[in-house]
Amino acid sequence: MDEKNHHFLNEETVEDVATKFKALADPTRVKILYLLTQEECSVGHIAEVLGMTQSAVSHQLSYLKQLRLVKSRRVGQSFIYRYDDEHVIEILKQMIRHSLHD
Amino acid sequence: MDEKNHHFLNEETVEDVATKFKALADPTRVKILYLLTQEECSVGHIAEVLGMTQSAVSHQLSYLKQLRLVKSRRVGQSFIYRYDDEHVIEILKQMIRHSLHD
DNA sequence: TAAATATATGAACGAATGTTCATACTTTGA
DNA sequence: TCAAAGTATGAACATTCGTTCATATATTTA
Repeated sequence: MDEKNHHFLNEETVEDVATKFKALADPTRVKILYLLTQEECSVGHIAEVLGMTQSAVSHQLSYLKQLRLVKSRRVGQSFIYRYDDEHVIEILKQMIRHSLHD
Repeated sequence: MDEKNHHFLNEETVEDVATKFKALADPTRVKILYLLTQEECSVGHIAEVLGMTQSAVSHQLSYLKQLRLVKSRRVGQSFIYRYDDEHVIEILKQMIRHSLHD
């Protein structure tokens, strides 16, 4: 029986952390977000660069937008997306460095 | 048409990054790993503290072990688990801080 | 205003996920 | 060596996920 004192996270925090990591837990979303670290992009540009359908990219962007990890603005017929959470982007970059370094 | 030069990640790196984030993308695993940041734990202790079945905890620990995020040693009838990837743990702590701070 | 372009969205589908249940494996103590 | 304790594991199940397809919405241009 361990008598040490533990620090516990409340359920809300745990859910929020897991939800944010889930946003980063898919190859497509990693590619999209990494692309957005380098430049703002339209949906069509992302689809072309990543070799995906417009629909698939749009669905993923909606998902990321709902989590406030990206935001968009209209420019003519296009929507230009950019990342909207510096901290999460920094964490993504860190994990990439980690993966490249071992 | 954008003429900027992009930096691309190779597919292997993208998959590895997404796989590691996936390990952090579940509330149960967040709780387990966060507990392991504070002390080494047996399977039964984790199950008791988190209010989960022994089987569910064991399955998740197998999953984390296969990714080399935790490792175990036998002590009598028990197996004691600890984390085995400092970088990933640091990233987990960062995300927790991020969630707590806004 | 009609056609073209860019994006969003809902339904549907197969694949992956997390838990439970039952049971097997391993070590310890009588 | 037999029973108990701790853990691992495989099958099954409901749920979630990511993509595709078809179509709707909104803006620009002729």
